[in-house]
Amino acid sequence: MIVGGGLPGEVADAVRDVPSGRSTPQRAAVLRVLAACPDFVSAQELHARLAADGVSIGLTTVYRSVQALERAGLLDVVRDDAEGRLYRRRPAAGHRHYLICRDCGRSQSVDADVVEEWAERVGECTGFSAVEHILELTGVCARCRVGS
Amino acid sequence: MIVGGGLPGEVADAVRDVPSGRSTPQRAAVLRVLAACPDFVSAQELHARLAADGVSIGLTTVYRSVQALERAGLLDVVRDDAEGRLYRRRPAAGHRHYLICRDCGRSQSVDADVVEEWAERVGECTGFSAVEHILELTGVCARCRVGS
DNA sequence: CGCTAGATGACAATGATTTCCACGTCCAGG
DNA sequence: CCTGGACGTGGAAATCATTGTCATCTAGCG
Ligand SMILES: [Mn+2]
Ligand SMILES: [Mn+2]
Ligand SMILES: [Zn+2]
Ligand SMILES: [Zn+2]
Repeated sequence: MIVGGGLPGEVADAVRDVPSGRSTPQRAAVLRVLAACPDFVSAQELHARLAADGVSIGLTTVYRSVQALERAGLLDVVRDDAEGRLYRRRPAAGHRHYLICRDCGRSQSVDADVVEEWAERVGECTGFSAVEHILELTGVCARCRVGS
Repeated sequence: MIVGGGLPGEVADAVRDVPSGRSTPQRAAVLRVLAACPDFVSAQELHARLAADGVSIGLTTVYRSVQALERAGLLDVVRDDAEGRLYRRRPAAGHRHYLICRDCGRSQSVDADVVEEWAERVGECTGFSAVEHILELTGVCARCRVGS
């Protein structure tokens, strides 16, 4: 099965970063489609988009790919109440937080330094170690507010 | 089926707060067991504990009860990575955040005023309305660290 | 005491994710 | 060149929390 032409350099780099990973056309395709998605997508949506792109790939493999990419820290994950996990290519370095529209799914990243510092302090004060955090903001974006 | 003796006053009060709710033995039992649980529990665990208490109640009803209680704001909810939602009776008033041990599940509430203010500010600055947030902290508690 | 909207619970259905497993693909020796 | 085995793939089946269905019950009111 043909999976796609040359990779846009940056994507090829990312493929290489996946740990214990052999480079396969499928993984490259997942990463390529992911790179073209501005917003969070579910594994299933990803699968559909890949199919629409003419890429034949098993849903199982899509799941495995996003799992690997998540472990590798290349994806941000967010959990929707209705569906399961939603994935998005991590824009820059490090970990970020997003404000997501509950209506249309549009997302924008927010500056959460305040929270990062606070979380670190909490770790120190409580006797807990290896403190991690999940922070999700949801709301209704300006565009969806008028449309309602 | 016998559901239990007299309700510990406070629980009876809470039952009354459930919106559009009729007072049934099952709901009272759910709330009573929930009040006796120091940590977060899943709907299924709740069902098991009820059974252990000699309360015969359908799993479906347990789910409906926690849903109603969540809507009524009487429960705090967090989402476990593996299982689904975990519930706990909301200790005092308003919304809180917790630091949960990834090993043993023990939880303690944290003071997140800083984050609350920050979240409000984000809402104002981004043009989003009705901004809500989910914030969960996880770590390894002191007790589990030595035990590992 | 009846009536009825609301509540219950056994069972089936849903749906995302995972597990199985038989089959490809790649590469390091021989 | 072969060949073995480790890794990757993907269809199908399994898992599992949660929700829907629907016949039956009951709390609460007049
Ligand atoms: Mn953060
Ligand atoms: Mn908060
Ligand atoms: Zn929107
Ligand atoms: Zn612990």
